[in-house]
Amino acid sequence: MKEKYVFSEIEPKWQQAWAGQNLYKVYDNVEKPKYYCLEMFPYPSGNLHMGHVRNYSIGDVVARFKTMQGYNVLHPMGWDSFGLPAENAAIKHGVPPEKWTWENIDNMRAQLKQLGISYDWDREVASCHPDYYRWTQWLFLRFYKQGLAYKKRAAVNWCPSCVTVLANEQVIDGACERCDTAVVKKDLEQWFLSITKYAQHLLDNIKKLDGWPDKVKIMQENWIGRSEGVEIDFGLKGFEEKLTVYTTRPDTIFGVSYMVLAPEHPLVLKLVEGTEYEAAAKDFIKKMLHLNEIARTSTETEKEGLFIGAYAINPVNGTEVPILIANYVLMEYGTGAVMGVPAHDQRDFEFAKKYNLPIKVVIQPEGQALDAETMTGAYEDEGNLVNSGQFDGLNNEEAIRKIGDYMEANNIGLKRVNFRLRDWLISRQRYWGAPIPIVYCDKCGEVAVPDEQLPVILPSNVEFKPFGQSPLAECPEFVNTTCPACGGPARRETDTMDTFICSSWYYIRFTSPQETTGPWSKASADYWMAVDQYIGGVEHAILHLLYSRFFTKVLYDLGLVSVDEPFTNLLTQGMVLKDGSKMSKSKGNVVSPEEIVAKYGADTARLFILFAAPPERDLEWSDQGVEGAYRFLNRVWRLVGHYADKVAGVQPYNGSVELGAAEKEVRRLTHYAIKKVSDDVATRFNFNTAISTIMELVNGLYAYKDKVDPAEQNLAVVKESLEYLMVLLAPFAPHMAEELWEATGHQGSIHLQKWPVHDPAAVIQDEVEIVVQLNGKVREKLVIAANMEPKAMEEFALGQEKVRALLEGKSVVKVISVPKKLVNIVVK
RNA sequence: GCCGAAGUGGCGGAAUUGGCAGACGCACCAGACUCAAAAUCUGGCGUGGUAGCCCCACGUGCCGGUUCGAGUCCGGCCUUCGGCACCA
Repeated sequence: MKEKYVFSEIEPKWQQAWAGQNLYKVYDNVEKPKYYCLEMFPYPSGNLHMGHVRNYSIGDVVARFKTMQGYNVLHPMGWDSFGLPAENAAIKHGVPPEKWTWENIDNMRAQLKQLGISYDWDREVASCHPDYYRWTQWLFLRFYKQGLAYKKRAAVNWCPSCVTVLANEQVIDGACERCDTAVVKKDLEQWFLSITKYAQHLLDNIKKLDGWPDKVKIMQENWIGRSEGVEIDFGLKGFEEKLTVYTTRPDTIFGVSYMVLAPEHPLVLKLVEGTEYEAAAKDFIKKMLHLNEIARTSTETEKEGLFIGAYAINPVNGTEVPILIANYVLMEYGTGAVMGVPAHDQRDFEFAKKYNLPIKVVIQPEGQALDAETMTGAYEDEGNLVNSGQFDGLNNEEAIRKIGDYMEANNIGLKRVNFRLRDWLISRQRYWGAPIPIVYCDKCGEVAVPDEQLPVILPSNVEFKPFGQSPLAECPEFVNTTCPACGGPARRETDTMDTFICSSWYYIRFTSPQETTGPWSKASADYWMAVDQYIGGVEHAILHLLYSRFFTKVLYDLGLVSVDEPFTNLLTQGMVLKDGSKMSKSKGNVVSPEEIVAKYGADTARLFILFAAPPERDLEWSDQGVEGAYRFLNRVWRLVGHYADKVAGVQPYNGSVELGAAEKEVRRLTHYAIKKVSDDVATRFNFNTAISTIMELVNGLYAYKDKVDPAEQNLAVVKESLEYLMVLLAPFAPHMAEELWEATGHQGSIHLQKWPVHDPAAVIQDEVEIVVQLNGKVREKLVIAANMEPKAMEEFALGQEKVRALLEGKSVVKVISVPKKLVNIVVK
């Protein structure tokens, strides 16, 4: 074995060997328990960044560990390869998106291979490949046929910089999540998926996601945003129509002193038509429509309203109240109209004060008298109803139910559940995505492309410049087609699908990526799904993870899969930071994985990144920390090198000989490490403490090597320890472990070794150190037999000379004795 | 504003069930090896007092509580980060 650790020879050697042996190829095998370990597949930007290295290093430890534990492990990788950057690069550099994307994929694949991750590369998929998006289109058509994909005209989010619409989930603080440009509203006809039909189901099932972080579950719950309330019909003075509002507080119905409509509300123009208010109202609406989302709806924005000269009639008492339009009412939520109850809603209160609208108290808190004249804010808490006719005196919680019942019975209102979640806008006016497989025929209207005509191929001879419509619209060869129904001339839909559609089902495709008769083989999907461990960034908490859950539920209802949740366990890893902030080109704090791998090797890069912090937490990059990881691996190399020849013919210790203290300590460290690493990896994902335990083992072995006379050293014990050391290290530093395994005369890959089980007897200590406390303060340390009873410990401690001296002149109140830990003497 | 997470040495972090706070690593200091340096090995390393390896006090964001005993549990704050943000 070489004296020096030359990672640059070892790593390529084993990467080639593993590929040559198909070491990581996996088959459906019902004989073995399956384990599906998946990391979120990347967008092929061209280069791996440290976040990827972290993500895939974590996944690789899990996959290798589970393999060694005897599971049949599916660990695939692919490319989320549709999307805007490819198109932007095409525009900027004149390279076709397809070429750009495939070159990036080639580059990143090579980088991933350099990291030595245990992927079954035969399962690689790319969502931009026709063999893949054919099935994306096929799945879209299943949704379409179920009435879950539909086209409608709506005020949608438009990013002027990306020149396309965006889903609600892609708008962050009123700006485009990709480019940060302020989003504007546009009235367009767009394709949607009916995720709201699954809102309740998606919400209910969150309870079943025991293996998910609470943080993510809460974020999804909030995003779905369920609320229970009543839709109430108000009359309109001088009009036949009803004005419907949605409220969660029907108990305050007698306190309504005005109504507010969203400026876009369809009734507004009707109410003002031909009145003196018409011009002002139209001006106001125009102004609102020109404001962007943030300016319009931020809590910081001052509430602004306008009386439109009309009156609504309260159905419970016939009171007439003025109708206004205001910026703070959203057309997209509820009915686009709200009742104003200033005494019991803070927003209404502020609005009423500003516009001098009456305030009417209808809920009185226990033992307190609210006065509309002197209130400085709304009272939103519990109380009893007043000024509410027949409902006076009821507790308001009870009144919410009773008034709701009353309204339903009298046909003036309907109890209703509302969700904050909106339907998923999936069409994009851009080129590099999966075409929506629909054609428009003058005779037959909207027609689905038949399955056998899929895929609808994305043409390559297209001018990519975005101009507000899909570039596909400018490609007559694409647009002009024949109607599948009547054979007459027809036009293709030119919008493409949101890339989140592609990533909503890739994890099922991985179970049978070469399947040609369907999106997957049902048998394979049944065998592998659900994903046992999913790993990725928390930034996908809502978008990708909610969409994937939605997809899985629909596919389950269609009988295409047998699980209704895709990911059993979820690990959300933290960001990789440098100098306290996220690595970015603009900050100039980027550390390139390629450079680190070139300088220290993949094993060092992986080890550092796993050691520096637990996976959920953000990780501060440290060049010196990398040096430390490298130093450790060299230390392991030299240790094994030192003993390699000495233990060559020796049988590992098998328990037949009684050992001395030093040898017992080596065995204790060894078996403790097995126990600790197994536990840390299997149940806690605390790779940092797992690695530190391996370091302690190595330190212990060095102590033995250097402090025990070489002639006295028990090589059987050393051999046992070294073998386990290599095995424990295998998931973290796979190349080095494999090289050492071979160099110490083993046949077969270390990665196919059985994960060891610790010997409990070796871990038990005969003697332990305990502390003696006086009123909780440590006063003495004693070494005692580990199995000493509490009573004996107490007597032993009290018998110590030093303890007796400390007790001089004090009286013992009580003694607490905890085996193997401490004796606490309480004195006065 | 609401929801959530986190605050521990010079730094990253550990302490899994309430039981010696600071494992492991980095940085730093000292020593060994060396002509010297690098590498390596050994030892030290929370703060303050005192000081010959003894001992004492203080110490896990702040204030209070429960307990023989609190980084850990409870109540109230502060700060940072993440999510949502006029959702009626």
